[in-house]
Amino acid sequence: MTKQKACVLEVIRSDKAHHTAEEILDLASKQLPGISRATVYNNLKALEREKLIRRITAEGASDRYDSSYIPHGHLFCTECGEVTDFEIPDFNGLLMRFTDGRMDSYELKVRYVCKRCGGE
Amino acid sequence: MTKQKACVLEVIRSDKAHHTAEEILDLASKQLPGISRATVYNNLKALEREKLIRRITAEGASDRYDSSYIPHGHLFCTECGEVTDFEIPDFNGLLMRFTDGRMDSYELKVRYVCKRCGGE
DNA sequence: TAATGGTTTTAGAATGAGTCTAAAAAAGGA
DNA sequence: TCCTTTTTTAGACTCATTCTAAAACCATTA
Repeated sequence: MTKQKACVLEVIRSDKAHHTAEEILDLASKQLPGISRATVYNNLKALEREKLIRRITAEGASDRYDSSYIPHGHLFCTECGEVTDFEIPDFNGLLMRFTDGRMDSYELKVRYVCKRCGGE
Repeated sequence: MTKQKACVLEVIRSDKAHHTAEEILDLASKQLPGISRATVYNNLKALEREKLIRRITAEGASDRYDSSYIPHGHLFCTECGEVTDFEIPDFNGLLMRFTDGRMDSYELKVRYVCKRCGGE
């Protein structure tokens, strides 16, 4: 693994935020000044292909990247764009019942207004 | 409702395919030659805001538009590619509990192997 | 019928996330 | 070392979508 690729992976793993490619470029630049935008994009694609990270596509916004490949729900704040993980207890089991045990994986996106934006 | 807007809505409702904006422009142009791209986009936004249609974001592809605004799950067979609608009883209520009633909508995609492909 | 003001449409320019290109650099082997 | 493959890089490019500003449209009142 090249140092650029390791750096991109480390940035994604180093906090639980779901960063955009641009944010990852900024953060990676602090450790490897001069790392190029194309390299970040190349490595994000490669890491996704290797199932080390997961890409999250959101409506009308840049893609974000998740350090966990294990499926779980994502809450998208429609005001500030923040993405938060959430877990529905035994959701896997629930979906397995709907698919007679033949589920492979799932993707659950919930659009909402987060506490901060909701004025609470 | 202007004739352009009505036309865009009619195109979306006239078949159950999930068209892209570009396809909608092409189809609308047959009824209203000269309708502009900006008008199609403007009206797609307006119709979505009015909850008459729903935008669907797919990874690495143009957005598509659904004539049904009501959220529901989609089962994607990884073998044959067939897509089936499904409904989890009171899923809305479940998600509302997770978002303190601030949910706007959800998108649930489940990858699985359908009965036919599963050899049952 | 004309003037008014608000809304919608239009063509084309602008934006911006992401991709591509081709050359340079780095890595890996024999 | 020399040769080949992979990765990186800067910047050009693409393409879906948005923006802009002028023109067209529409309803209402005079």
